[in-house]
Amino acid sequence: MARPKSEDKRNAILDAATRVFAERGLTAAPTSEISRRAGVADGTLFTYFKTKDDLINALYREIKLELADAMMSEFPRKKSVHTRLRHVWDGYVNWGVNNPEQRRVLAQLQISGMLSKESIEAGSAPFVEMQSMIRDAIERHVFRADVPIELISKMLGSWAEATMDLIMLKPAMAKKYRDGGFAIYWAGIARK
Amino acid sequence: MARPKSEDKRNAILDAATRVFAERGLTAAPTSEISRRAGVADGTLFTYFKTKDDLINALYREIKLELADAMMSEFPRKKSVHTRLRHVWDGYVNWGVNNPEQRRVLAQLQISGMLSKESIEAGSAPFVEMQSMIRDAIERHVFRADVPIELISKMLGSWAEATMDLIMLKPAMAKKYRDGGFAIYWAGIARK
DNA sequence: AATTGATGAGTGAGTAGTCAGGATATGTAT
DNA sequence: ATACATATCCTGACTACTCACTCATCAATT
Repeated sequence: MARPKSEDKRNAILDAATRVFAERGLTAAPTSEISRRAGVADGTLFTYFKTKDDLINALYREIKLELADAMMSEFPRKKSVHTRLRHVWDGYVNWGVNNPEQRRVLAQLQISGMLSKESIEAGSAPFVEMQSMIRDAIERHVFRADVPIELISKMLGSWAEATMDLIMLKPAMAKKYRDGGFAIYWAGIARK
Repeated sequence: MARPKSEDKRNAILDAATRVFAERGLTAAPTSEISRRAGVADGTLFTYFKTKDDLINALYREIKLELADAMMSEFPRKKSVHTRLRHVWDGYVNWGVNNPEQRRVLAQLQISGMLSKESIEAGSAPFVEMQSMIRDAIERHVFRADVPIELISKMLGSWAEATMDLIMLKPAMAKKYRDGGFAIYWAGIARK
């Protein structure tokens, strides 16, 4: 290895890509603007990512990792299902509200159809613990009997997204929405 | 007026646009492919829609109108809130499952940032009756007291979307998911 | 006859990716 | 320490290509 690639440059490119993608959309964002904002030459972008598609896939994994960290760090393994779900909920909602650009880009990435199977798989890997917690809770009959398992986790995600939308519209109501949102969710899925 | 524009051609273009956008995404879809699939010349597309942006905004309104029709036709005005919400829920979920391309395009449109204020306003106009039903239900204390009003309709949308995703994955479970999804929704918002 | 629609080759703007030449970090030898 | 050799990085002008949109010409409708 004669000259190593710079981790700083790689991060600068991913960072600039996040901002430019958030502003202009995935396909409308020129790689030249990304490299300019990252402070590197046009060509340099392509030594770190072979194609724009590669960059997009790498960014997806990166953001998913950060999100997983926000949701699963200090996860209260020993507490009740209610407490654990609430932890995940708060982590997700707070991450989205505090990182609107990354959230926006993630939403674009997920429906872009530009992600490889490998990226999608790698992106969901950090969330296995959450999945197993939900399975565990089901076995212990914490949830309503008439509700398909898949709905439980799917709805947590979609509902948290909706809650974030509302918080972005009225930031002053953040706490009310976050608490109210989870209360509805829990009332919907929990066995009475 | 020497020669009128053809409603058929307009519809053919919107139809082709739906298919091409669903396959390739909003920005990656060339207008030339849309016109080709619609069976008209490249230039003709631009006599019906001044710009690609115009086409996109028109398509948004069109799809929203169809969706509103699916949700609000035969709306049971006189029945209980539970029945009325269930009607809307079923209309939405069934529309999405039966029109996956339109649903996919609608999702892309909504986060594209390419919609004008006017289009967004026009798109929500057909749903006023639903809004007023919800306001009415709130006044009659059908819902839990600690739930912010905005969450009620927002949640219907986001949970129905989650339900549709699952139905697309396992069509055989459609009924179970549709019923289960609504059960969660109702349990979440209704006063006990 | 007059007006507007339909056509598709053409135009100009913009883009992802390349590459030759210069710069720089690393390993090795002295 | 210093110098050298070498592999890799960095740069930005350049290329080949794509796309939204135009317009001269022809066709259809009133």
